[in-house]
Amino acid sequence: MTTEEHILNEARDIFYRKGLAGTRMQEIADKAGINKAMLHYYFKTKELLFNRIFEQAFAVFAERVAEVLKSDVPLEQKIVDYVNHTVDALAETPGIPVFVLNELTFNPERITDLFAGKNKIDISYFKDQVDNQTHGKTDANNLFMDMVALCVYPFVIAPVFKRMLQQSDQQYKTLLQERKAHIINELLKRL
Amino acid sequence: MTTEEHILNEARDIFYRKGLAGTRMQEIADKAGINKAMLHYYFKTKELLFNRIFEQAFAVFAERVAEVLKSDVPLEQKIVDYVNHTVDALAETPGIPVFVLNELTFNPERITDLFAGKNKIDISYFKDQVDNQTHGKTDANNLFMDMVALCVYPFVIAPVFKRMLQQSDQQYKTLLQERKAHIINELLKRL
DNA sequence: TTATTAACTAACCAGTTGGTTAATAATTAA
DNA sequence: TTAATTATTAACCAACTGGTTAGTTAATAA
Repeated sequence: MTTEEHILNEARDIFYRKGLAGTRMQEIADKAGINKAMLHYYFKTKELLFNRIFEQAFAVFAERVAEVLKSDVPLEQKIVDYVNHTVDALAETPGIPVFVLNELTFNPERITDLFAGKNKIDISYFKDQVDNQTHGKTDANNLFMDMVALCVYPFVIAPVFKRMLQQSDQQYKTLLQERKAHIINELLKRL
Repeated sequence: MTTEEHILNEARDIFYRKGLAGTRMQEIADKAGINKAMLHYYFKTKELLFNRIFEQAFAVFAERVAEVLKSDVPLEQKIVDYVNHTVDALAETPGIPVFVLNELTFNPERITDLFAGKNKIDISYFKDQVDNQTHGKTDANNLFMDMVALCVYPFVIAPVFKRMLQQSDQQYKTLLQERKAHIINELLKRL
């Protein structure tokens, strides 16, 4: 692993937990076991280092969503794939959603860039697919929003749900895995 | 309006948009049109001022949820009330969810305090109610999580959904209002 | 009126923070 | 081998930040 990758890994961990403003360059340097000057040597500024981390994190979401909206598989399969892939991905790095949401809130101008050019994502193809298949019975916007909400929110609010549902870390993890089938079941009912 | 309330209002606006670490005491003072020393005169430290704002914000969620879990009305009515009240409350102050999620992520120890003593929230009564009424057909944990997720997440991710669904601010607002009926409809189907 | 308390301000301060610099070590190319 | 480039460090710095202080004005109580 190169020094650059090593820095990125430590920086990611800290940025995920403390955000841009709450993170200290010195802390990243310490965790990475290097001199603070090295951070600037490799990444110029704090913001540029943060951008690298953020873009990686955002891609996790964007890729899944883009796939659902564009790919040519049957609707049922799309939903099954989205739920399974998204929940599995978030189970690996549960800190991602809040990190991304946070940055988009603190720095809303970023959204314009994220959805520019080739990353332009729109729902129209998915919408047509839903309309054709359900003959207008199911609203595509709500189906899409529900699908994402049901998958992502339990990760976002994990500490609170864990408490309210009185689940240990391990129990909650299991619960989220079993939830995949529940979400798929509920969504497919509507088609 | 007292100076204290005035400070709280300006501080809330800035904390919601920038978080604890990203907010400067000087900026709050400027927006409130007072001297920075006044902030410390009224609230002692930045953290104490932040706590006041946070506790207010968290109460918005906690109250709705506590009501659902404890109150003695029929299940159907509970769900209708929760969805309507929650969406209406968030429509007024859409910045709240990310603000709260953020702080809970950056400062997880806080959760212990929030659910201590009289604020202790547990789902067991709600669970019994669901079990009795559906004879085990519907899982109470998932019903509860779905209910919250479907209401709150569209506010949390608003800027992204707005882009992907190609909705103006006004259109998205309307969409969220109309969504209330959709959410209620989907949830009641399961009972 | 006057003494006391509350509200408010300008100037200041010590600690922190992102970032720089000048010098050195390690690697690579000639 | 040697010249040149890359990687790394210790020390430093200017700007910023939360918080304080000493003093002033406004309101309240005696």
